[in-house]
Amino acid sequence: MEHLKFNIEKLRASGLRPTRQRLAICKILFNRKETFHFTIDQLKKIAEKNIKKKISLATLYNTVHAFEKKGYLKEISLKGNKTFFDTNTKNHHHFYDEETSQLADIKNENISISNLPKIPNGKKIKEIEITIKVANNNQKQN
Amino acid sequence: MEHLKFNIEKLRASGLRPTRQRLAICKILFNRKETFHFTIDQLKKIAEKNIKKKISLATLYNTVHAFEKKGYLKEISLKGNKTFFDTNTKNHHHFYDEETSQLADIKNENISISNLPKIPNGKKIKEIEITIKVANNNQKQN
DNA sequence: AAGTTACTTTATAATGATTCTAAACTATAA
DNA sequence: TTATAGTTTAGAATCATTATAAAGTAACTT
Ligand SMILES: [Mn+2]
Ligand SMILES: [Mn+2]
Ligand SMILES: [Zn+2]
Ligand SMILES: [Zn+2]
Repeated sequence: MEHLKFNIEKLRASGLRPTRQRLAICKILFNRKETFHFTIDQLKKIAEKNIKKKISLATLYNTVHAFEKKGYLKEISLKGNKTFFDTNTKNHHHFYDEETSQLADIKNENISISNLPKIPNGKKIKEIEITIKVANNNQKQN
Repeated sequence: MEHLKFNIEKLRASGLRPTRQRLAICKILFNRKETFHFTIDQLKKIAEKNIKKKISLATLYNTVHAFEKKGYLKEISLKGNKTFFDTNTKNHHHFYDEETSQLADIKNENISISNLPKIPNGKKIKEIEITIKVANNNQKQN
């Protein structure tokens, strides 16, 4: 478990105590090769499957928000009732399949916007988000 | 009130009875020059100010969703607890000021994306949404 | 016009996600 | 080891939204 030490350090470095719960959540969220997009509900299901001792729902919320505040997670803008989080905290863009509620990062670093409009007076750009909504190709065309 | 006849016809044409409540909501939403972006809560406050007889919260939800289904309103993707609606139902893009929760349409029709990534296999694009998050220029830089 | 019916509105209850609370627990420093 | 601040937890509270079902109304039929 080389990951374990890393996660403990990561937590310590940000002033968060490396508790059993937080380490278990770190393992779910950060010990993977691909970006992970999730809702609290999905995280809860994964935690239930993979962790012997139950983590309370309040702790899942607390921890995810603590990680968000420390910059390890990012909240994603999507319509719908549930909040999505993203382990990729860089400014990036998404494919979103509304049928399956699956998010995927757009890998292409070259994607950009042409003919960017002028920003309203007195305002400055904080972030630009592009969401490409996709559907199955073999769908009835409506 | 030339608008009134128009709204009555609009409702009739879509199989919705032109009730007092619906006409009052139409007036708030559609009888303006600019695109209108709103939450149910904001609509409720406007209705309370402008309409003598109270419209129930349930009717606001019912009506907004009926209008959405008929294609007169569009739901907007934003993070946060509340759902935003938009009287501009065309595919278009937004400025979003998170400090004030204000949405504004990007007027520029020429805005476009360059180096569009390839779509995942078996999927097709349904819609592309660009959100430019803005903040006040004179803000502490964090 | 009166009767009929389907549609609509409404108050209120139910739901579901999220946040709050305050007591029990625990990591860490003294 | 003790003290302390940080953490976890169950459960309550909150807030947006949706469901329910009874009363009201628009529009059609006679
Ligand atoms: Mn948050
Ligand atoms: Mn809707
Ligand atoms: Zn992402
Ligand atoms: Zn708009």
